[in-house]
Amino acid sequence: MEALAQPKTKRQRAILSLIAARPIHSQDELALLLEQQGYEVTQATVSRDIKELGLLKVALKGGNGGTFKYVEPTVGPAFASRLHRVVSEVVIQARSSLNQIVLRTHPGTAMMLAAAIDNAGWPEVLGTIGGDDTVLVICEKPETTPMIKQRFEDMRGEQ
Amino acid sequence: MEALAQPKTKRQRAILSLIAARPIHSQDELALLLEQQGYEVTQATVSRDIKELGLLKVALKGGNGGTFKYVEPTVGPAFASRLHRVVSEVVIQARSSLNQIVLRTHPGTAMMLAAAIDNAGWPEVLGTIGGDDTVLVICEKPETTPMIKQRFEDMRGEQ
DNA sequence: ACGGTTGATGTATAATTATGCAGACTATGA
DNA sequence: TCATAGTCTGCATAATTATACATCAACCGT
Repeated sequence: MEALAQPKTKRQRAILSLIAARPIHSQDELALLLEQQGYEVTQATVSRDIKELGLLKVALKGGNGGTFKYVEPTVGPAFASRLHRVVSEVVIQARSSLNQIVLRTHPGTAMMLAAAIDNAGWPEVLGTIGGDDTVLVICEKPETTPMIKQRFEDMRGEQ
Repeated sequence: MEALAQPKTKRQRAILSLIAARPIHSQDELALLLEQQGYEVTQATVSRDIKELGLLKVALKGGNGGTFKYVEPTVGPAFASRLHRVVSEVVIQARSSLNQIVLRTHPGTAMMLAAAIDNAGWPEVLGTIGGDDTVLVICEKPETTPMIKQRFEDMRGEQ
């Protein structure tokens, strides 16, 4: 029952392209655009596709034009892990050396951050030590440490 | 044209608490919950509030239960929303007596929470004192204190 | 090949959300 | 005070989305 499910998959990929390219204001509109690309489907199918893709319906502020559009989950707000939220909330700076990363945080929040990192269970992280405003993260290997550090920085940035 | 727009603003704040506290599957459901908090409004008004708040409708994967819920956009960390995130992250328990609310938190996070509350600038709150795992919130009047406590509890929700 | 099962989809319609319009209220200026 | 303008809201309803049901095709084990 899972062989060349191509049609559905390709169509859903097309949907992702379409919503990324411009604001789509309704499922009918989407169905019409899909038709122009050779996918003949009804609004009902589009509704199911959207549900499966986990797309988000974003309310648009500016009253004119449509009132909402669909976006991909990764672009939209995050439903980030607890670690993600904590990092974006408390981390001020991240630096690394060899297999160690030092995270500077707002005063009093380091222990919470350390706990959140432990909890995330990243395999590349051997352990953490949290003080008051500093967390030391011990990584498995020096080679991958910059990547882990980058991961923390990514979590801060996007906010 | 902009004087004591309190009612609408307060209601929208209540909406943010509600959607953070649990999955809301329809605007009618939201209107009902608001009614229980003393805000008597129709689905039409809720629809407008949601649009103004820029809330997102998120499709839920697991077919059972509802098929979507509303969430707050995480972009642009407004103060209220920062407080909201912090509360949901660190608060364990809220109790009140007279004009005081005692919030128990995870160890080491109380100061951050106290700062976040101060920052939110709620007019009903005179000030806060943060220790290690406890924050004392001094409210303006005993009468409104349970309401403020409720607000914290709403923010905790489940995540 | 055949009955049973699963997945995908259309149709029709239920469920939900958005909005045009009107009324109530507030603030402002003459 | 009165007229005017702006905001907020409910009502009724249009617009949109979700889903129950039926159908069809592919697949599986016998």
